[in-house]
Amino acid sequence: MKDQQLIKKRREQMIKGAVSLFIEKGFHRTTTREIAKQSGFSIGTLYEYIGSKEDVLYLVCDAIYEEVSDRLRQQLDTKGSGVERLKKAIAALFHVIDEMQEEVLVMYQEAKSLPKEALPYVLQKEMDMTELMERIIQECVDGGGLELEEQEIKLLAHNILVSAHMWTFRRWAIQKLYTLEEYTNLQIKQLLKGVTEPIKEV
Amino acid sequence: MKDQQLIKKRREQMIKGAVSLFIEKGFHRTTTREIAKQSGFSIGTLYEYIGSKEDVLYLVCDAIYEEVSDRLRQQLDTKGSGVERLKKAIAALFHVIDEMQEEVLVMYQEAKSLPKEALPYVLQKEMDMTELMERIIQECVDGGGLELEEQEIKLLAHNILVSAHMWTFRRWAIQKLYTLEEYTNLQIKQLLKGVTEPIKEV
Amino acid sequence: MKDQQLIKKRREQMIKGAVSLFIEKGFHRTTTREIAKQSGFSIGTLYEYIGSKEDVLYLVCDAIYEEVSDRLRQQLDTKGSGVERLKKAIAALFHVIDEMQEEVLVMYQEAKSLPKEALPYVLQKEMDMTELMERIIQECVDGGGLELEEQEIKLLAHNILVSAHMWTFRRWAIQKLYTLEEYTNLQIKQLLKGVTEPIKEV
Amino acid sequence: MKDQQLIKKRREQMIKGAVSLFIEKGFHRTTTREIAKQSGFSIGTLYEYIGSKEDVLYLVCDAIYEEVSDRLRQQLDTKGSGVERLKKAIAALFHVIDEMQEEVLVMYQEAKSLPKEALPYVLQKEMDMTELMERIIQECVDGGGLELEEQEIKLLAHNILVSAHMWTFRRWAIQKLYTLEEYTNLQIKQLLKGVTEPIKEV
DNA sequence: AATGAATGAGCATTCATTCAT
DNA sequence: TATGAATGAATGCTCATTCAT
Repeated sequence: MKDQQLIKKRREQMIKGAVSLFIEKGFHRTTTREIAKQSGFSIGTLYEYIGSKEDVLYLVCDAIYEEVSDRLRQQLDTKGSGVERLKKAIAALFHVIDEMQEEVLVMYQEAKSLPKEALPYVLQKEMDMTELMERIIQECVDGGGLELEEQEIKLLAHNILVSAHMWTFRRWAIQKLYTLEEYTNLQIKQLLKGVTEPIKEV
Repeated sequence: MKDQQLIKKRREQMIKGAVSLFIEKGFHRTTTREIAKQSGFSIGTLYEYIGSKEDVLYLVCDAIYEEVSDRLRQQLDTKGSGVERLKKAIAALFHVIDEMQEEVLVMYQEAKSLPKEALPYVLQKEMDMTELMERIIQECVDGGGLELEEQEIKLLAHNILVSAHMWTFRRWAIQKLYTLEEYTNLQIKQLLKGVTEPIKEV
Repeated sequence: MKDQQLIKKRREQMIKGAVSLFIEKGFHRTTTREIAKQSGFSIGTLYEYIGSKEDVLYLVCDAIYEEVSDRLRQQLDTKGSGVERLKKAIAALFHVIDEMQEEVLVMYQEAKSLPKEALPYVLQKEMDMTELMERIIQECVDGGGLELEEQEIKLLAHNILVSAHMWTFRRWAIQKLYTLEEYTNLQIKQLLKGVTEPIKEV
Repeated sequence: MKDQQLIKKRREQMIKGAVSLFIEKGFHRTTTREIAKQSGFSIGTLYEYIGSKEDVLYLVCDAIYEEVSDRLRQQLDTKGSGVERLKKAIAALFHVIDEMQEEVLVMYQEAKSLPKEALPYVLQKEMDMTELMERIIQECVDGGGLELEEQEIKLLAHNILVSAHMWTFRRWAIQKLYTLEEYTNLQIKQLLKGVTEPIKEV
């Protein structure tokens, strides 16, 4: 069909333009015309690459997840092991989410407007990240560094993810109380209570 | 007097109608006509009691907070004390949030559309609830049941609130893994690690 | 619901405005804004009284049929009888169609754009008129004025209707050849061949 | 030469593609993109061979007339003579129109959308066919097989054409009542009343 | 000669808000 | 106080047409 390279390029332009607008004014208050303009092409061209406005939201959510995942994987210390590795993973996650605060917020607030068929895909990405964390926890348990039951492992994974997200969606309160480093140390302490001391380097 | 009562009555009708619609289709996809109809009066009358559609959202958010607070206070065991009281408070909070899942979700998802001036009011309500929890924790600390620094107390309060909310906004994953009772026990164990055993009665 | 009187009035305005536009430029080239303007109200008001642009077409077709029927019935000589009555009916039909040329043309050309569900209704109106003519023919046959089989009666009715319509849809040729009176006499002679002489008064 | 052949080939592709689409969804609801695709080339190429979408309609109408004419001429028995020949001509016309029902309908319904300059050309084709029939009638009159005045000859020609067309545009009623053969015999009887008996072979 | 990406005017439809009754 | 008809700006989306390659 169409030149795959061009499609990719246009979608990247579109996502970039749309993210900035969604951050600024939300999905519903952003018009397709604005998205087109911000992306650097006409409304007609926009619709050559999407079927409906909601598709833009899906592309945006997908791209944000992809970037969070990429950055996280990049930071993930594969060499470390045990609880120390888990702590570093948590810190890395917090770090990435901090860097992408605005984008993460957009997803939290607009995911509900996703086309019905698209929501499961996006939730699956969230599950993937949760499971990534779960595996790291599992290794700690297997290695004897943590003592947790199956149920508790899953919950801990969810709690870690949510701890990261709340740094953004409760930032009106939390970011006034702590620096990211303080927050990271405190949450690690709380999450892994009784297991270790705060890590120094983040 | 008469007027004030009428205003109150109309607003109650409006909130009741709007909540059900917002739960069903979200704020943006609900029209003022629908709100009026669901409330049992005309669009003209609706605008006698609000200035703009966003005002309805504010009234709704406010009402939801009020109800969560009321129900929570009702359940809060004022007689208990120490860590046991804290656990009961957490369980009560989880219970109330569970009962009002849909409403809490609406707030999470639509608060961003609140009129600029109204957001601080709503955030203040959230702070009030967090501080309510904070005070209970503080009492535990004062009573020696918990050993936490100032910073940690505040964070724990936030974590408790978020743990309650995530029961709704991550329900697509969490409610498949646990019953409310299991979830409550596991979270209490996690939040108050090293301090206590699971409570029996929820 | 809404004031029935007002609905009727608005629809009449709308039909009047739309007919003139459809005659001038056809259904597809007429915009809803133009219809609203020509009707004397705003686009918003237009949509208070219809669900979609196609609904206007249905209302228009329905109204045209109604007027053709009304006028025809008015002219139909109920006193006459036999073949003489049939001739007068044909002449009356031709007369009415001549008066409403433009409207009839609109229907011929735009009926295909009717909403799927509406077409049968409109076709039924055409059948009603055909059957009206059929009954008059049947009376001639019953009275011995005409000798036709069942099959031929129905066909004659259709032929009469089509002869009337072709005065409009072939007017580029036919109205250059004949006056309406000439055309009427010739067609009556052709349709009822071997039965009678041309009528004088039309 | 080469060019002319290519142009011809492309136009044939285009007409073939467009006719099928116009039959399916009408002129206005068919897009130029669809025409290009169905024709087997790109939208850019389409516009190498036409100046506007309306031109496609003209080419289509022209081609349909050409085919109807061709087929009719092919079937026209040049050997016969007098009224018998006329009857065969009518039957042949009905037969051809029956074979090309969909195409004829397209012309009836879309001719009004023809570019202003093109309409006379198409109407001339219709006149040509009418005159073809007129000449055959004239021969009958000259040969003494029919007794008609000048005015009546022309009208009969028009009536014959319209009788053929109504087989398509009133098919929702007529094709439920008669087979093509029945219809042909009945119409011939009606059109040439008092002159002959129904023909046997169609 | 062929392509198809780009364009943007144009369209049907919606909906928050007003105001005469 | 209550009503609901009227408004029109705004929006998502389409599609005939162009033109650089």
